[in-house]
Amino acid sequence: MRRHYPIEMILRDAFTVLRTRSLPNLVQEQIERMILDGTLSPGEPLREAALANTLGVSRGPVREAFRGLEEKGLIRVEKNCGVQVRTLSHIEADQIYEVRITLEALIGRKVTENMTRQGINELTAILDDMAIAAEDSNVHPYTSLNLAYHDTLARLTGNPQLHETYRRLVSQLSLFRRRAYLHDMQSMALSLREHRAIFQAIADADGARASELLRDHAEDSRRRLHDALLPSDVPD
Amino acid sequence: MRRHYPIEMILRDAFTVLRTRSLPNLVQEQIERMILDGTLSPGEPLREAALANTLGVSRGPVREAFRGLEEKGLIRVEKNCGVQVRTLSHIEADQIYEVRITLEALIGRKVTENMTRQGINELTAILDDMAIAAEDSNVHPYTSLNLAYHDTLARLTGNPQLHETYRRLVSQLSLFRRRAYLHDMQSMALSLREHRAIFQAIADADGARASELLRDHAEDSRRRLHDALLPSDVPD
DNA sequence: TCGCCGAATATTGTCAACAATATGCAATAT
DNA sequence: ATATTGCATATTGTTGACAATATTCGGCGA
Repeated sequence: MRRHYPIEMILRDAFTVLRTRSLPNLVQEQIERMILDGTLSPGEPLREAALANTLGVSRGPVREAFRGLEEKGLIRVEKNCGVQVRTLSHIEADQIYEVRITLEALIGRKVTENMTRQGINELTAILDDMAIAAEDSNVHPYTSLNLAYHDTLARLTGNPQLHETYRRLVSQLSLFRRRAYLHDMQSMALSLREHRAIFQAIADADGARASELLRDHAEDSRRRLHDALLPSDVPD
Repeated sequence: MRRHYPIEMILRDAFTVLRTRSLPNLVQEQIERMILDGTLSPGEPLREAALANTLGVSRGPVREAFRGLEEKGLIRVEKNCGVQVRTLSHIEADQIYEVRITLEALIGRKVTENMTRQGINELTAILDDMAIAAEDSNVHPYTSLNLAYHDTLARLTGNPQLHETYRRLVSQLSLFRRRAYLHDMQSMALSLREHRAIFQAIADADGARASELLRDHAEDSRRRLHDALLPSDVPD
């Protein structure tokens, strides 16, 4: 993907990395990635020394990273007993959805108010990729693009606080062991249609409709959470 | 305020403290308190060594506390340049208000659905204290009670995620140097009436009205933020 | 055989020393 | 006189060692 960049830009990047990225920061991001992509499963214990060895750093930075992740709600720290990847009960997941649904409605309104040409292009690109993934029934890429689409919407509201609040909730939701909701081509096609409808409402500057569609979309997700859970009442 | 408690309860408390509170935790809470009550002002630099000395601990726990506070959005950490209490621009404060207003509406609806006898009592007690503070024109106690009232509403929704999300935003808002909004007896009296109206709607199980009143109440705050800011355009 | 106690081990909590980087100040050169 | 360079100091970044606590496992007694 990366094309040739002028040397100054590369240097500026390297400079920025050295300037802002400290060991605790990198460690935190790395652990967060491993949690969100499932390398580390909810409930799994995290040992300071082991992680420090794996990442080639001392325990200090790892401990600092833990504090950040705890505040982010991604891990659970119990004094003298170690830390685990946080497990999310279906009740907690449902409670998060309740907040998320409200935020989606706000996002729909604000992103429409704030939409730019650049934003339209970004969303179009994501939708195109989603179409390809849906066509090929590639579940994992589709799921990633789905997350990217909604995250992009939150960002394009132009309200970083809203974006951050939204991200926080979504990242915690990923702790809930997700039975593959979108597993067949039909559900992906349906999902794609919904995302296109949302895009259309935004492009038409119809904030009320975008808001409504996004809220409904999130409510569907919440309903799928219930449906996937209630029948199979055996956890694990 | 504290009354006599049975010895078992005290012991259990002490046990709980030792069990769950680690040094980094206590340090973080202490610094957070100092930030929220204004002992540490926005923009003020925080020196690891100095804080460690003051609190009688080593720099390690202080650094860990910093990570947590950074994730909470209360401080700003710049590599090799130290950490400051975060400053909130009026733009950021406004953006936070936008999210908060939406959450207040949700809180109004949920707290009404979820209200209990115990909750009614808690709110009544706070309102009574507010009335006394307003009567005496005691600004500081009134402000605290105001915060407590809204925080209690968020808690009584029975949705900890909603409560936590709300708290996060409110605590960041306290970073915005607050020109004393409620300075005279009239505005306190008005505020008290609004809080009583919200309570009444909840007690009447009128969720829609509680939601509307809370949203309006937050929108008023946001408007006061603008009004207090635009005339005096000179920052500091 | 089952349950309890205690030592050994592993893991986390805390600290102080060392390294790297930034800041402030003084001296020098233009 | 001003700007720049180099040094001294202060502050943060990282590490490894030591202390405290939990967990595990083997032995002992009922």
